[in-house]
Amino acid sequence: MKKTGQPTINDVARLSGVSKKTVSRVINQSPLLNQETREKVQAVIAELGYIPNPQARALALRRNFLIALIHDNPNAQMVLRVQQGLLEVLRDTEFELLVHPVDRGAPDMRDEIRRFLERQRPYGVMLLPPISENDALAALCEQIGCRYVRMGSAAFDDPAHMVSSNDREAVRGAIEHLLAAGHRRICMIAGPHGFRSAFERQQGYEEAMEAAGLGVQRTWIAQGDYRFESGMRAAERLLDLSPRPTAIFSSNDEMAAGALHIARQRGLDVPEDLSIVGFDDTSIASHLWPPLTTVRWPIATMARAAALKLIGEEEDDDAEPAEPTMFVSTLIRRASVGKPQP
Amino acid sequence: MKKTGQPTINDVARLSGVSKKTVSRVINQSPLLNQETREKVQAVIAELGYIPNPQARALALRRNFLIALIHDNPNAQMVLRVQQGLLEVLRDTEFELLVHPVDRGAPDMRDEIRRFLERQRPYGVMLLPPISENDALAALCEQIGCRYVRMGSAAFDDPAHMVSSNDREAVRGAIEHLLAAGHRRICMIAGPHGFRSAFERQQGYEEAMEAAGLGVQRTWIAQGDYRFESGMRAAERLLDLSPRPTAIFSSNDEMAAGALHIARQRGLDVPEDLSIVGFDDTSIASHLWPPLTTVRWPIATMARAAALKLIGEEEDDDAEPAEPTMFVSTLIRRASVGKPQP
DNA sequence: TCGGTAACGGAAACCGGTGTCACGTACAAG
DNA sequence: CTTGTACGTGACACCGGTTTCCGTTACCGA
Repeated sequence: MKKTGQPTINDVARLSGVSKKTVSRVINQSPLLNQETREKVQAVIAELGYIPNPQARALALRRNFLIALIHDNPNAQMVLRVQQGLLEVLRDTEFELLVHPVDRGAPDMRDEIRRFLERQRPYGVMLLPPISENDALAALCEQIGCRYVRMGSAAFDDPAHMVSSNDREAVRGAIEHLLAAGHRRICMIAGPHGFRSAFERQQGYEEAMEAAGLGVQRTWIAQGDYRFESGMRAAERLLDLSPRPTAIFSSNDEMAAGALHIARQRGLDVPEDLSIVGFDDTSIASHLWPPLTTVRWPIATMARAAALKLIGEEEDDDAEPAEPTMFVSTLIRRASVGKPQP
Repeated sequence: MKKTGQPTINDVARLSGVSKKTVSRVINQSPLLNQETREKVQAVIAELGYIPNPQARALALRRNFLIALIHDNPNAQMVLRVQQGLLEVLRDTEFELLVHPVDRGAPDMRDEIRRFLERQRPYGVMLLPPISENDALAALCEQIGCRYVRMGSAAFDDPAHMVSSNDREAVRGAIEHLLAAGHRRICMIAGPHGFRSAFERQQGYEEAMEAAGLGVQRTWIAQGDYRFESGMRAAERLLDLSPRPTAIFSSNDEMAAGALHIARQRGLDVPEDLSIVGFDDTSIASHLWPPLTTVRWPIATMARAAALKLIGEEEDDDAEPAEPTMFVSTLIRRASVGKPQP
């Protein structure tokens, strides 16, 4: 009259004729264990389909096996790729993924996150851009005592807590690609003020233009907010310039799509009359007509690296100073770049 | 030398001069409690910033506060909208969201899910299409003893466990829209075999065509796999027909984008030479040129309803038979539909 | 023979909450 | 003045693991 629910550790102990202590040793991979005993216990575990209760374990161990993904990201593609990357690593472990989207803009966002962290006390926290740029949040994790990793477009922090892509360099590469095709009047649609990624990408553009001896014209840079509509408005401004630009680099694909939209509205052929380069390589890039030349950053790879950092060895704190984890982005050449008209 | 970590229920009890049981009563809103005592304890809780440990609670209550989202969905937009919809409801509760993407196709998918469920024993499980169509998974949830809700394109189950959209009717509406514009040679790009949504949408198309007295031509239906490329291939086949179709309805937006791609490649103007209607209203629909007329189903609303079902009153099992939760989709008219050329 | 160590058992405490039940106390009914 | 009873509360066991602190047995080398 007892065996209604799940098997417990006591059942395993009884059936395998050892103490629950020993079962616990098997589960936790204790090294001082007779091989025979281990196998015997494991056989019983398998037979019973015993699975240790994670809550009880968490309580006793005073730690849990939860990784929290905190983000406020408008880009669904990116969030999902991150989730998949994380879970690729977590799948083989006993960790689980807790997602917690937040609302940047909400005035109580920080308190909301604090409540979440204090309640769940996840073992690790993954912060996605753009809120990963918020130093206060990182400090919060530190203070609560969770490991955390920030994903970003540059290493703006102790590298131990970062996985980053080198956006600046990637943009330089993209601009150089345009330059090599013969473009000179290259404009940029920049991202919103206050975003590190926007800043880095703009820096990359400016560096490349300076390096080519073209200088930076303020009027050649129009600002958007990473959304499609803002890309349209920015493109309208840039295409009103005279002489018209022959190429536009956009800080992300959505805005590039907006620019493409406007170009088409004005009867401009892409890439015949105007070349466009985006950034992110979300699915929209390959689905547009023409398919968009863009910069792909290895999101899933970065997420995997982040997961490993989060669940990795109980850092001896002062062990290696943790090599900076910087990932390289690659230019994906599709059909939206051509030679400028003479 | 004790107060290093979080405050516990014992701390609260000691400081407010009551037993921990009474504190527990305050937390759980027990009705039989002196108002004074309640306030006194609450004051201490607030002062200490005490937060009950969810793992300990879960252990004692023999239930947790986790909702699991299990999905194998290629559509990032949709997954993220579901996540947001769920969390809109869960945010005000003590529930948290666990995501668990799986790999349909992996032979051990079911075992993988079973392990996950047995380990975590989430309070509720949300199944997204397409795996929500898998009856074995629903049975698994039932057997494990988790509440579950399946999201789908038709009520193919006990309505208590479903939130669904009426795809068939929605497609009929879309086809009728094309008919009203004067189209007769309306082809369809169908979804992959074995998907309930694909089936329902095709049924809707066929019903509308029959009702219009046009009948159903097998050659007018090309099958895809819901991906962009397959939409391209399907469109190629359909546009090779002679006479050429004047309109194409696609089972989802991705494939519609593929069709648009091919139309453009062949120099066909949309909607001048060819009208296209999609399904889903993912962001790609509004970003294409021309913006795509498509069917929007209220994903976030459905997710909210699902969340409410999952965490709702401890169903008295035989209470109301749970009204079927069916949501209506709406046709979003953009610029990809015009009148057929004479 | 002795000491040391590896492999495991047993009892009890603990992690941080919740359920059960019994114990006051106040107040109305008999 | 009892007795009943509803309310407010606390003591204690319990959820399912882990840890601590011995203790036992077997085996091995000196």
